[in-house]
Amino acid sequence: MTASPQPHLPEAVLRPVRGHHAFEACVEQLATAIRLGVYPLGTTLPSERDLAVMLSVSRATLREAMAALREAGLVETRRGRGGGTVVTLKPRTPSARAAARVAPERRQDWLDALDFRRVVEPGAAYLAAHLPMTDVRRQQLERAYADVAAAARPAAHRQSDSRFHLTIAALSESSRLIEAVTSVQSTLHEMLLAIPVLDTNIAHSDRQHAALVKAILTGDAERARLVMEQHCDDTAALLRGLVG
Amino acid sequence: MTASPQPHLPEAVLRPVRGHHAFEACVEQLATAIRLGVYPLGTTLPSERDLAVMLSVSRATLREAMAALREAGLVETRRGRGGGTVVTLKPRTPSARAAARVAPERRQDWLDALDFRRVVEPGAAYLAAHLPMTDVRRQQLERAYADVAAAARPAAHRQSDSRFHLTIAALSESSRLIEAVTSVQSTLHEMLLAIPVLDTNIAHSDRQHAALVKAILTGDAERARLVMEQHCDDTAALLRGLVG
DNA sequence: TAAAAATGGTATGAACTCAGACCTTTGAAC
DNA sequence: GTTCAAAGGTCTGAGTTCATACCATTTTTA
Repeated sequence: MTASPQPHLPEAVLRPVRGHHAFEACVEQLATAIRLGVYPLGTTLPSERDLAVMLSVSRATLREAMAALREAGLVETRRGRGGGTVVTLKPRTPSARAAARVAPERRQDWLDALDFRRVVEPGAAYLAAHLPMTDVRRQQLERAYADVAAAARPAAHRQSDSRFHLTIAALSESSRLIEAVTSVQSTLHEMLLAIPVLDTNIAHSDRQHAALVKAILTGDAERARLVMEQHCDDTAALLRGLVG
Repeated sequence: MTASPQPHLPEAVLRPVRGHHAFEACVEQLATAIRLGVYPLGTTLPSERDLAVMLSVSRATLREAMAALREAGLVETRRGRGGGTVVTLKPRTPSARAAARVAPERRQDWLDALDFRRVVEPGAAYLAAHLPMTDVRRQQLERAYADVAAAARPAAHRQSDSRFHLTIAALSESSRLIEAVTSVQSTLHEMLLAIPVLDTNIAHSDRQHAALVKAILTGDAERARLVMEQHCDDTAALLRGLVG
């Protein structure tokens, strides 16, 4: 008779060592970065050699990924010095579509992302507010806030909103938190593209952003977290209605 | 002139698509699960075929990982029906060792883990307390708490403490939170093995565990989070002294 | 006691990934 | 205008990983 472990832990703890092939993972990461507006329309990606290093992948593999992005119409490539790969994807306008028929497992992942977000984004805001505010950091935050506040059209607003949240994560200076927020924003982006934008919601969101920036700039960590929690809750309420 | 993105985001967002080879990742995950006590001494791991499926890896690759674990003395394998792979690793006793000469990048990762932990573990406790408490869930929690409270020797205490925290994460029922807590506990485990155990600390920790269990069982989510935050802060203070 | 079943052990060929070298194109520097 | 540098494009051989089938050992079951 061999002993058995507590039965609930193993299944919870062991998980796929990596979802898919390296080149698919590259496509996903780059496509996400482009869609979230980390590389907005018209910007040039780093060179293939640099990207390969950043993603810890061989250039051959990275090039397969680039070919896929080109194929999908997200980027265009020009050769020669000064050439490179330029983003051609226009930010999409959120609209009610397709939200009805998502696979149940996908639906589950969406709900999980909302829960996770409510933990990590307020945590990032807290940490960001906690760290000493340098000029560079202040400028990054104010620039990101200005972008989202100034965004005229819904599509542009969606991207600058992502950038705003990613910027706060970056200000936390925690590698793991940045990764967590990036992952969550990616999923969130999918969801938000599937619901119509209401001006009311955007105005409400912008007020919360303003409060968030103020709390972070004044170093009020508790308040930053609270505001971000409320912000996440409000968005989540909207989205939970969508996915049922 | 091609446009440039906001300069701070790309480096923060793009990251290695996968750290190392599949078989190394398997070794890491399994070794972590064993060291953290997910599979305690004497328990049998799932069959190679099952593990391969769980980790989304071919059996050939999984077997390489098993060979490495065998090599390292963590497990032993017997053939035939009723055979399998049994954990032979005895829990190690924490002791002051080697903590002095960790690479600076590793040190950075350790500090990052402490920050991240203070975000995700309280979040997991909050969610766990928020969900309706069924009999099964209550039993899992009480069993995990009893284990850690009853642990006589420091080595056993270390493992059951990990299991306790992982159990709370599992009770949150958020896949992403479980993954985050697992990762954090793995790093934390390394750190805790490098400091001497003080009975005072253990007693203090046990009191916090008790308060945590009570808060979760009574559905007091805010309190659960607060207690867990304090718990993380206390451990972090101990450890920051060590690496700082 | 014989057969079946569950386990680890072995083998093979295809596909993916890698590191590195080299080629081609194009704009910038001189 | 020539040269150089920086970018994408191509090639190759070695190492990993994969899916799949089959073998060997041991316990359980009929």
